[in-house]
Amino acid sequence: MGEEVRTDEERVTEWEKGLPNLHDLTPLSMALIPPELASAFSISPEPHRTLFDVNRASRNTLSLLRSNSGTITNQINQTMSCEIEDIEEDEEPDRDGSGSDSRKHRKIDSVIEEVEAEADSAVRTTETIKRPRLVWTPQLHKRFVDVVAHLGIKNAVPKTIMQLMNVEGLTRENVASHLQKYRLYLKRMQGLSNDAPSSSDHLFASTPVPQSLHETASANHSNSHSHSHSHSHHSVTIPMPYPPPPSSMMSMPPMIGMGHHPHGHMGMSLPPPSGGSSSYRSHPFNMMHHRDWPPNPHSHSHPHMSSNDSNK
DNA sequence: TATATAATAT
DNA sequence: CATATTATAT
Repeated sequence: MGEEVRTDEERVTEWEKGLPNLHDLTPLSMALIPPELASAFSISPEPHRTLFDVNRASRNTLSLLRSNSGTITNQINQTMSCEIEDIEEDEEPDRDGSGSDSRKHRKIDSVIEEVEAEADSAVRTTETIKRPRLVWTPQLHKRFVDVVAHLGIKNAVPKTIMQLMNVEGLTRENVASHLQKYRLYLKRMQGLSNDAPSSSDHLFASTPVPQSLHETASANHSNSHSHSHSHSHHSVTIPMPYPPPPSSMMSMPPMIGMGHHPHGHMGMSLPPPSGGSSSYRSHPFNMMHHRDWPPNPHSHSHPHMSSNDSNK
């Protein structure tokens, strides 16, 4: 029957419409717990969030910028707008907001300068940034396995896998490393005929291994009927199990996960074990700890982006 | 401290 | 690209 096939572009547009406006957003400086409520429950009042915190936020924002090569200036303006908005809302809570406009502007100017400065440094190095350790979440691994399965062992090489996975920010090195581990895992599994849940392999154990990988796999799974047409050009026209997502942050696309520890452990809450050395946290099953790391520029730019091209 | 896993070197 | 080694996180 006549079904409306909504394109990604339409969906993105619709999604954008639902986005809250700047004025609708809760200012960064606003305390999550009202003062009255806090005092009623004897909760220590949050430290004043002022310029300093805002500046930190700016730095975080810059993290996004550093992975985006090109029109940085535009992004800067957006960033500045946001930060300024927050600042104005912030406006020294203690002081009655009478007068002192000049000072406020001075602060804003300061922030702007800092943002610009760091942005400049970011644009300078662009790709030479050291990214945090990649965390292979079960979903990411799932995608990996899926792609490898579709390629077959023979064609499953890091570069191709990376391309087909189509995960932003994922590098060939990442895939290569993981592939190495995965192959070793498969080898172990086959060698021991029966499953031997070793203490390791938590991730792999959680993801079923397609039989396609067990022995000799030929070419790809003839996704769309192999043509007899001589394909002199090496342009693969189809094997893309994972189409480029419209960049919906809440959607399923397994975004890349990075471990984030700004600072080491402060405080010594040593786990230990009296007698046991197994202080492993629960399985690395993924909770919704999605940080906004993947260089996912605002979907503002028309979704005519190829897919993943900036890095590598 | 040991173990697991990702990064890097060969 | 595959494998070995090193680095880092839990």
